[in-house]
Amino acid sequence: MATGMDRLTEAAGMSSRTLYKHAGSKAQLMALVLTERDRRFMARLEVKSVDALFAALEDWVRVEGTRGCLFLRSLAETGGDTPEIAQAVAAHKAAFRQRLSDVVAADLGREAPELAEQILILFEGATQAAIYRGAGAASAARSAAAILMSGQRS
Amino acid sequence: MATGMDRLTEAAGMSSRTLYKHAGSKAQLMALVLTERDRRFMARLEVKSVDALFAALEDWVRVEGTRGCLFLRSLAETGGDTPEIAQAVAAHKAAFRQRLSDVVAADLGREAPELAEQILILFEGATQAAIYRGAGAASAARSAAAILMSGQRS
DNA sequence: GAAGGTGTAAAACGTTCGTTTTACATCATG
DNA sequence: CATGATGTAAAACGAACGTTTTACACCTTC
Repeated sequence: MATGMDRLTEAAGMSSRTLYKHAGSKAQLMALVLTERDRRFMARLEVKSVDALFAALEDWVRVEGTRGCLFLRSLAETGGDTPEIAQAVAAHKAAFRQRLSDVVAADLGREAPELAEQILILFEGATQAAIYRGAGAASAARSAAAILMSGQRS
Repeated sequence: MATGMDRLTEAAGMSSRTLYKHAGSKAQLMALVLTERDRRFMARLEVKSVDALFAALEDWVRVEGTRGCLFLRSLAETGGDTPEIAQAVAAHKAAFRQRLSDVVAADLGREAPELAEQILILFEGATQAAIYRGAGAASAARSAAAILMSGQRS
């Protein structure tokens, strides 16, 4: 995989033996990282408006940078063949999609599944485009989302 | 990397020695594949309207499936450390962005850089979201793009 | 102070990978 | 027929990886 165990043990400040005692295997460790990331990421998306959603994304990208969605990158790297990881990714994406639906519904005052799907696409697109377009991608997505939302308000 | 040379030589129908004589190294082979992909992909985007752009994407996803943008996946897999690949990706993304700008301008009758950036984000987002949402992501992006375009027309 | 749990450092293992080399076959052309 | 270019099949190499093992040190607790 992209990062070797030697770098992980060094970063964790412990010997490989101890790391394996705690994590079991590299795949399980990776799954642990993903669930922790899910926790941190979803915590940032506890907002009440679509605009705040993209503000949070812009913030995330500015503070932490981005190399694309960690979950989909992990899935790609393992080819979907590692059950723990595939499951962590599926769970995250389901929760993520639900969260976006909820925020859209709260913002709009009613369910709007198609609009929620478009917001999801803008969010994924901003995350991905930020790799080579920088944080401006998030603010562009934010503007686009505002237009889509206002079109459904009236 | 994700795919070993043994599978590549088998798929190419030649011995590893011949493959290396032609491609030089795996990274160079990968760069060759990327430029060929760029050619095929860009050929599909030779359209005159934003709507046709997303129709082409939808077609692509339906026919070929998607595991996300091959260029960004290659970049991620090599960590950006392989010059041939980093360069092929940068060239593709620049051309891609230019193409989207051109199509938006042709469709609208004037330059609209911010709108083009939003269209790019929708395109990237649909490509990425299609991994777990399927081809419907492309049609959702298509609708969103239509709304953004119509807002700038008149 | 012996025992046992918990840690470290580092060597070793078995695999896989990208790449090179060896040995051999094919075949057009002088 | 000899030659040289071009190909194949397969072994071999050296490095990197995930994982396990060995050998040893440090504490706590009886």
